[in-house]
Amino acid sequence: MAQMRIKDIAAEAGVSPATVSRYLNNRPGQMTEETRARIAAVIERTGYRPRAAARNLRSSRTNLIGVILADIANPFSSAMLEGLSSSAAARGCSLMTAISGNDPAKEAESLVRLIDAGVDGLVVNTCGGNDEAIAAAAGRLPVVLLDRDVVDGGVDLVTSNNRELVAGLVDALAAAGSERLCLLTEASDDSPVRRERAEAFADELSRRGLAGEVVTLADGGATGVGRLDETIRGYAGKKLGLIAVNGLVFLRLTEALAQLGPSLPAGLKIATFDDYPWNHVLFGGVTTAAQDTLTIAERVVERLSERIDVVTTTVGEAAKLAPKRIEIPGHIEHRASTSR
Amino acid sequence: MAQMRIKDIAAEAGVSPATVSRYLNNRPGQMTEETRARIAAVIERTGYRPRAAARNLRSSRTNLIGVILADIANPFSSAMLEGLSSSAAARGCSLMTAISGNDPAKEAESLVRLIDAGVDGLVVNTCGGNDEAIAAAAGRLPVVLLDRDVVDGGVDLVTSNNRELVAGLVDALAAAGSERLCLLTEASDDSPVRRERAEAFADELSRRGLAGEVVTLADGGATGVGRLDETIRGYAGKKLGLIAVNGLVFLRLTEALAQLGPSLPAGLKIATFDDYPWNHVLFGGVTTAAQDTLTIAERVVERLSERIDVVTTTVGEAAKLAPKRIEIPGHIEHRASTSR
DNA sequence: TTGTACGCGTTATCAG
DNA sequence: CTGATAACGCGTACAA
Repeated sequence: MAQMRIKDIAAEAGVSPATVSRYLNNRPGQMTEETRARIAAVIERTGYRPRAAARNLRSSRTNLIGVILADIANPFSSAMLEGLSSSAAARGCSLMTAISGNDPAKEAESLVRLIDAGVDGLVVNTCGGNDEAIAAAAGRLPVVLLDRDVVDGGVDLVTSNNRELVAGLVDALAAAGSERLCLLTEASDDSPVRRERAEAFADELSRRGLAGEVVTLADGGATGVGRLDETIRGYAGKKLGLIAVNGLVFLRLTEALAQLGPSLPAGLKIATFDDYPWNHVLFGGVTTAAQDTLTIAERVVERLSERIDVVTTTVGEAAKLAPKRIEIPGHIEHRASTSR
Repeated sequence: MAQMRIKDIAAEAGVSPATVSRYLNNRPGQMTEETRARIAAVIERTGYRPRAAARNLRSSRTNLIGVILADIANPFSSAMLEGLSSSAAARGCSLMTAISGNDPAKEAESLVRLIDAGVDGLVVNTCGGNDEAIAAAAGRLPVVLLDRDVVDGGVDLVTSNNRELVAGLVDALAAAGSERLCLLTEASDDSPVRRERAEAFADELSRRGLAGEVVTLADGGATGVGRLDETIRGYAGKKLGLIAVNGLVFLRLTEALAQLGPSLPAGLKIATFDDYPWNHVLFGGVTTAAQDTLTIAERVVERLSERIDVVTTTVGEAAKLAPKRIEIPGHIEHRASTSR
């Protein structure tokens, strides 16, 4: 027999297909231990596997979770993917992934492709520019936003406690003696995350009466490095503290500083977001605001599952879950770059 | 109407479901431009989307490609995923991904889960330990191995030209004046890739009559670093050249060297595999053997598509494609670490 | 060129 | 506790 069907198993076990189906889904209406054993034996012996397409058609449930990632080159995203993958697998779900590469058009295309493929729910780490489409999608199936919000609101979001993390980095720099603080950002990055961190930074400065500013690097390496260099020189001798708003900016900062010499200019302190593997190597260790990617991933899948269960269980439009914002606390890794 | 079916579209357009189906799959037997337009209009107006589960059931084709990745933390893997994602999307396919995290048990589990989910084919970047299972899978559906081979052979493999890349790095070090060469590897990494690079390294040495050896770092940071330190000291003053067999080893090397000082000890030259973003920053730039991840990804999907088409088209056991080994040339990025 | 009718493999309903 | 039967939505011979 080329491909076993549930009917064949039933025949071999001397029961009806319905019973085998009940066995496969361990449904209420306990069956005799004897029938159960007979069915189990036949399935074991034949290596039968139910056809997913048929189940999907009948149950309109696929156990597939769609994931759209903005930038997989960012270690935050890859860590997230690993976390999502294992959390989903633990629930018997598989991941359908799409990488937008920060291209809104690709993101939009992925959105429809994944939905068309029949995913039960969607995890979106948006690159922006598709807020309406995402909100619309959230109206049709469970959607949980990852790290980056959409303007509309109304969609679940799981993110880090960015404000506290900013405060933690400011603390570290202040404790290391920095008198003047800069938050380094990139012009091309206008994500809500960057904005939130920038706002929190400004708040922290005014709350403590510290001097400082947000420095936006122009795009394209050279200009950015020049701008940075200028900033550092401008503050020379003033006990400057620098915070890179994300790992990419930190890398550009490192490049710029490398031109000034292998170690940090006297009195310059540094801290950054995103715990990249090289953070504990460069400059003898860089103080870092690390996000708890594993917990974030777990909560994302958990929340999505809740929504999926509601959709599956509920008949009409009853019991709509209210949109929820979930903040997962990260922590500060104190390293040599902010030691006194 | 809650959910449109092909029958509803047909009714609205005043044609039969079969015609709409033909339209959706642009099948032979061209239809009148007029009917085509009428159907298109109705679909456009209603926003109808065919149900994937039903098509899958009928056609036993899902347009899904399963991807199993050993280590997503490795930038090689994330770059690969992005490449696979876009190559697949270009062919109208989606990716079902699983991350094994170098755990053979998880890899085995992913294998069955993805196959059960009905993927048309499988891309496997194996962590080892499942050679039989993978070979068995390759007998049941199209499988293309990514970067890492299985012992059995008999399965398609797409990889880099590791031997030439090793030769290129040896060239670079020799040209920089290194008289004695070490290839740094990790004990825990016993992948075919590492072995291939180690063999090529030995061959290159003997071919050129150069002195050198393969140094295996013990696992666990401290011991490894100690061993490394020892090696470097042992060769002190002998114009040593170091090749890190992959990005992780290079990072550990960097740590060890950081303890000796911020710049390279006099006469020490370095080169590494894997073009991580920090490679052009550390030590003023590290000469790197970079793999062409985009091309690799494209060829993987292309090859997999070939196999899928054969399976779909062919009736019996005819026209089995012979297993193929595809090597994609990478290139050497010459940087400051191997300058004279 | 178009329509009719059947079956893909599974699950839900209902009766026994 | 178990079995018969009817869908789920679509593709495709075959007939017209």
